[in-house]
Amino acid sequence: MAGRAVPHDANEGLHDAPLRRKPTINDVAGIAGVSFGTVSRVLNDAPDVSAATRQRVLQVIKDIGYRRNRAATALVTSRSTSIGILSDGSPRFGPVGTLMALENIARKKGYATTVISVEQPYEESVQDALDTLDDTGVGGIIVIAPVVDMAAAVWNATCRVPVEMIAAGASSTPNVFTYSENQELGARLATQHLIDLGHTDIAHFAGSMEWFDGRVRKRGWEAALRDAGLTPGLCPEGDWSPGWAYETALQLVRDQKVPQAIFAASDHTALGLIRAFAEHGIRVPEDVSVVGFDDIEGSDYFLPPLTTVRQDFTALALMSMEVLLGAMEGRDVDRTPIAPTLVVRDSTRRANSPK
Amino acid sequence: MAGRAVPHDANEGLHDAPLRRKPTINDVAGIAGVSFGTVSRVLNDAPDVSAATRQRVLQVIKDIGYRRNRAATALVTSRSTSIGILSDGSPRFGPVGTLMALENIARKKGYATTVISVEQPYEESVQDALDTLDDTGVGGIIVIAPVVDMAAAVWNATCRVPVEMIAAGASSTPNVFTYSENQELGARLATQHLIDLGHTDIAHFAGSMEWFDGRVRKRGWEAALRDAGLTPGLCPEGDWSPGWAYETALQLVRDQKVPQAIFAASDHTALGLIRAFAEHGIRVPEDVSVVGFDDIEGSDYFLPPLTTVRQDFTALALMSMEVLLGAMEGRDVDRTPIAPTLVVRDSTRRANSPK
DNA sequence: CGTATCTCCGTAAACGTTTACGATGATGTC
DNA sequence: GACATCATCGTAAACGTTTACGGAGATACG
Repeated sequence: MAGRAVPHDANEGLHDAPLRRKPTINDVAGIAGVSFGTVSRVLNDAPDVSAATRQRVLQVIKDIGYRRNRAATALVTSRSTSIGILSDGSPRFGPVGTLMALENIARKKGYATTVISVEQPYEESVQDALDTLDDTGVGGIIVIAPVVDMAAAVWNATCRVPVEMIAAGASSTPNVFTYSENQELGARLATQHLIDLGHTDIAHFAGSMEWFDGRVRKRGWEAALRDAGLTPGLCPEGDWSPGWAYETALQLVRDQKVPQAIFAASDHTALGLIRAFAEHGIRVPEDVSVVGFDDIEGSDYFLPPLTTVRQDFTALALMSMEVLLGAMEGRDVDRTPIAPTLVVRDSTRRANSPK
Repeated sequence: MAGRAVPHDANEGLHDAPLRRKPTINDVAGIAGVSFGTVSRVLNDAPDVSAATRQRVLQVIKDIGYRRNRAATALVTSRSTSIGILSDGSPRFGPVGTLMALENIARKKGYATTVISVEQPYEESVQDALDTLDDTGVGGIIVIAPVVDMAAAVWNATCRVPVEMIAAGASSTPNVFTYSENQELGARLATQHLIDLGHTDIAHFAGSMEWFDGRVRKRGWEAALRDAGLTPGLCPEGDWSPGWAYETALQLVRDQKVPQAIFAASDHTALGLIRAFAEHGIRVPEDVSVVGFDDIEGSDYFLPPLTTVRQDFTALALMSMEVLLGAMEGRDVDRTPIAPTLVVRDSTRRANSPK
């Protein structure tokens, strides 16, 4: 515990104004020839300070490069300018996409973000992470909860500051707001597209049922089929991985049960199953139409370019930040979910239309 | 400035111990029947406190759910338990991978991370972000600088706390340490693999020259070729996108200049060029061998499964965290870069070996 | 000219810790 | 039995802010 001991000196040889010790409000006051109270007032845009004095103080602040000490401010005001993000550690497309978007939005709104990721078992780690986040003085927390176990842990947790959860298709509870993209709609869009193309035997390569995304996408597929008076086809449940899809598709061709059309729960899933088909001369889209979900980078250059559904993470992040800020400030905001869009490419085609 | 006004009460109806106001060190002291000084001592594992007292205090802390106020601690010690991460906003594979890994490692080491991302123009935004990070009380900063403009901004910036940059192939300066994966080695590995397969006409679909990664991968390719006595083949420079690679490859087949083998600067690049070839009946690997870079999820299920080079982001994160912590504590640490590995799959094969 | 009002500014206390120092009682030593 | 030593604990000051309050001039009004 030797304290901070930067080799030599962190400021050595820099070209800018030397700032060995961080200047304080008192330094500013001294130079400007006013009391620290006055400086505090100009810092907080408070009234009761003459224009001339304000100018002078501002100038000094700029000159000596003064910056407010956030710890001190946080200590006395117990309010903060940062928001916490809790995520699972998974590097999967959805979570990472929202994470990045969230950070971007927060920054644009003047909030810093501190992110913590948790891993199994969630029961302890989630509460712990929430507390840690609270400690750092965040004003609110957004948790990205793709898997239902994690969401459950959040529901059971306790937190002083407002918590908002991004979990597709989960519902809000008194203490945690929920927000999400309307992925069920996305799934319906995908399935409807297949139906519109004249397919009747439409299978679903589902994602993990431990994920909200897996659940609602499957639900959307079923609903669309039901609404169209069709009976759901095969629905193997996997883990999002191309490997699983590959093996499963292989089994299908062995069993001669390859469907007319497949709605894959993710682009990665689609990738795996397309390869399995390709290896056995089953062509996409000539022999089977497939649509994915996610629109990952490169999916437009798959063989064939993939029809898929795209989520708008930026909009999602924007909205959920709005919701959280609303909760933090006690106002109510609109909470209609974001709608994903279908992007049609070459992996789907009309049923029974010989080339 | 209405202060925090959570609707109703954030703690309402929760099952856990009610914690309307956060308990302080004084509350603990009161209940335990000691002075706050003693509590502080047990908090910091200081000596001069009897085992019995320590036990009692610990118990009270657990009972009332006391947690140290970080702002207060930071204020008085001016040392912190969080590290800042500065990243560009790009959602590309490399940056995101390191970001996630960094967060994981930091958490395991007991540090919170606050991340800020910047965008063009870097000159101002970088200094600004560095300052903001400093304000939040981070003990050190790791910047993920994939593009050289951003790195330049960091070099020109000023910061009180130690700054470390993750930038492939860039060198350290007095005020900013640099660390990275040895991507040049990765590129050599890829190229050497092609050479070992008997190819002599080896092209490189380069990444962006505005990225360190693009530069060093190209450099590695050239170096490997030179060392083998071969002359470098074509080297179009792109932007990492499948789209660019697709168009460029198309041009190559039109010009009848398709090389024997291609080292693509990224898997996404490989994806685009493979599609262009596929559309014109040029088979991979039969007609042309291609190796990628990144080992993105799904690259093992491309058509064909892609030979590529994998970076170890976890190791990278671990090492760079080690370096930063070292700088923060004034000790010196080993700084040999991480070595990527080649993973051979089906997109490469021996030259001139008719099927 | 006295007093009330207003503008501007200074001052003290508080936020929740850590750290240095001093106080107390018990224990040991001669 | 006196004194030094030690273990244990309490106390005060400090960290850099914000906030509430009070005071000094200046201006207005009767």
